[in-house]
Amino acid sequence: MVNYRDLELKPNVYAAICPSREVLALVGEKWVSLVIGALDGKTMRFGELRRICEGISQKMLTQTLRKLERDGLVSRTLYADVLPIKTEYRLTELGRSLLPIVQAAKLWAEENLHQIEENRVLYDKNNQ
Amino acid sequence: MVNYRDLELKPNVYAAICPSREVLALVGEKWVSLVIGALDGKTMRFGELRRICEGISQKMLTQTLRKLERDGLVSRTLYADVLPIKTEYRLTELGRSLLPIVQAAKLWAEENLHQIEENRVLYDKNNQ
DNA sequence: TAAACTAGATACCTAAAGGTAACTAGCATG
DNA sequence: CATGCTAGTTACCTTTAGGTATCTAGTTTA
Repeated sequence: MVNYRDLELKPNVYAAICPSREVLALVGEKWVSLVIGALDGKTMRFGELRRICEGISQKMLTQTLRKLERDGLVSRTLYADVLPIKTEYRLTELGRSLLPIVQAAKLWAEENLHQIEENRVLYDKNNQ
Repeated sequence: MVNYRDLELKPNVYAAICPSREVLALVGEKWVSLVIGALDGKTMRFGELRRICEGISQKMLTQTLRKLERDGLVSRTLYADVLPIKTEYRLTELGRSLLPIVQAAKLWAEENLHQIEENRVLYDKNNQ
């Protein structure tokens, strides 16, 4: 397995082979921003996250959480001794460092949605 | 066509039916951040953008630019009188308002790539 | 005893994102 | 006369993201 670091190149999203592009794409995955935003400042259980992210399926929540755990953005603690079994998810330091970006993107989307919808109507009218 | 505005609801990315989710996903589309970042502070021609975004195909660049134009993030000026024909792309005010987020995400990806790669190796080692 | 909670795994399928390659069309360069 | 630049369009194909539905397994509640 070749690590990008071994090439001793500075990561650059514009470079065709740079894996930082994939990291950039992470933010845009359907449920990633919502899950990270939901974990802002608090630990959450699987079921809580599921209720908050309206429309997410069990499969996608598990998949999203595993991916974030693998990347080190989220940590998972399993309480198997206490029954019923309980898992707690929280942001790691790395995960928290992504919070400002996720929250800014979320806010931008909410604030500019109407303008964008109007732009689309106008564009479609002018281009048949 | 029903506009989300007509429902008089506050946009909220956590709501199942809110189109702001789609706007949030925009940032994560493969070429969107790269194109917007490339247009930071300068107008660019089609060919220049193509050279800067390494690996982008003509089709994807056209598609990405049209989408951004439709949403009102990028404006396109066609100089048909001057030959060879020339098009110029620049950010609109709305497009510029997205710059801080795009740049922050790009920087975060570049800065944290190595850490994430290490986390993955560690995770995979501990989970077979 | 049956339903509903906890937290998943897994198989299957579809829709969409994205890539490749070929085509247009006019002009410039060697 | 051929190659290459400008800026695209279009058809076709593959990959992957995401969704649905069903299964496990144990506990709690009515």
